[in-house]
Amino acid sequence: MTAVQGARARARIEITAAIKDEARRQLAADGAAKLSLRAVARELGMVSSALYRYFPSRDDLLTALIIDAYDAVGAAAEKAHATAETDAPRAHLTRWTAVCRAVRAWALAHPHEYALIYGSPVPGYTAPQDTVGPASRTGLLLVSIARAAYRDKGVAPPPLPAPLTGEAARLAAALGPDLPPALSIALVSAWAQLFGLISFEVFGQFNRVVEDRDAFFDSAAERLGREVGLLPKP
Amino acid sequence: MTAVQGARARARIEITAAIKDEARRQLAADGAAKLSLRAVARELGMVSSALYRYFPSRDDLLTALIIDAYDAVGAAAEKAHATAETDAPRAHLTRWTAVCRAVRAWALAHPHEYALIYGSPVPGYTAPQDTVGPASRTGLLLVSIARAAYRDKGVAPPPLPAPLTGEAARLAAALGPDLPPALSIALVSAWAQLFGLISFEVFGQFNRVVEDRDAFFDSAAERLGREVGLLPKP
DNA sequence: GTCTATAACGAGATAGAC
DNA sequence: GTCTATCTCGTTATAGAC
Repeated sequence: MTAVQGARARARIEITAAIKDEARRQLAADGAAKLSLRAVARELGMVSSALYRYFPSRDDLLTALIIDAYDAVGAAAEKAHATAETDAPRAHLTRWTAVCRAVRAWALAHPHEYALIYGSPVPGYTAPQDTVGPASRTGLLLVSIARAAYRDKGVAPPPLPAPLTGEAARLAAALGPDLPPALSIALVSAWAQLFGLISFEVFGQFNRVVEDRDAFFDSAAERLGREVGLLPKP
Repeated sequence: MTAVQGARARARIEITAAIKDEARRQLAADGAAKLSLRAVARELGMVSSALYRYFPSRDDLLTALIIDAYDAVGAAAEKAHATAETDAPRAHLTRWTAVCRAVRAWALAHPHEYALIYGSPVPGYTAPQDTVGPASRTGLLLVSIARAAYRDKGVAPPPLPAPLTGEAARLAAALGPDLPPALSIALVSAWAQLFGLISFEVFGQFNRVVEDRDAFFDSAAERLGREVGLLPKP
């Protein structure tokens, strides 16, 4: 009996995955705006109404894709972090740039999925609560790098403008106990700016402007890393 | 006869404007995804197919709105630049932050139009040639501020990483003859990062993260301005 | 109970005839 | 400019199959 239920559950999982895979393919082909339940069903040899057993609506399917996309960038970033070289005094900066590059590489390889999570909110846009966990994965990884660097060799955090003292304290408390307030502000700022660089490239704003984009990005990412104090001041 | 043609042309211009106005209203209300030709036509008391005399397709209407949006940010930025206080020695930095604030204010006031131009490319994403002029307006304004600052008091441009020398020379030539190569790179980088900050705020990535967003942005914008050398090194 | 198929409703984009 | 026709879409109700 449990075997039967297990089989059913397995089938359900497989079909759910197949739907998401096909949806992802259409996403890559035509973008989120043109993602159509009917087309997905057609390609899978089902009838459109059957999909509603798996996703209550088109927006729910999109939400699932959003969560998967956040997890995919997060996984790419974490893998880069884990396999980065760790030799001597630039170790933290090396890890930082490795993560930045991984995020950018993923974004360029999956532009439509990237647009789904870091572009304009697509549907009627009510980001469900389920997305906040996966969404913060990459950001928290960047935080952990900075925290490790700070623990290792108390680098001097950047100066903190007076109006931000309260905000900095709140942020630092939320991001981790052993994080200097000024650093927390710098981190969030670097985080947003990093994705600004990637978004401009993925969304075509650099067309006819920046040509050697690898070098441009690497240099910018490293500068961001320096700004959050990943290198000891000489 | 020319009078008749003139009248026709005038009517055409007026109706085109009316269509765009109504489309903009719907855009502001519901976002680009829900912009519907039929609803626009209904509101204007026409029949939907009549719109095709003015815009060959829904995407063409969107393209027109995109161009208008670029022009609107550009105008807001230029106005802020023109009316910013110019009292010594922080004049250039003051102008820079004024422009940044104006762009952010416009974005927060018109989130859906902002999403149209700085979010995910909506249709099949082939940015028509018509958009590149208006699109560069804001960027060129930032360039002009940096150029003025550099002319005034040859500030030291930031260090230029070796792999970027070629790119920097090309960029500087494109952006203006009297611009140090290293500065051109810093400018493009600051430009992308500025919009990264704004996009994260407009698209909700700062929800439950940054609270005092005015102070956060002002401080970040000023730091960006410093990075492109708008203050003489003390 | 859980899935799938049929059929239908309402809304939309677009093309062509008038 | 309008009217009409065609096609696609999201979604739901309903009825039958495992």
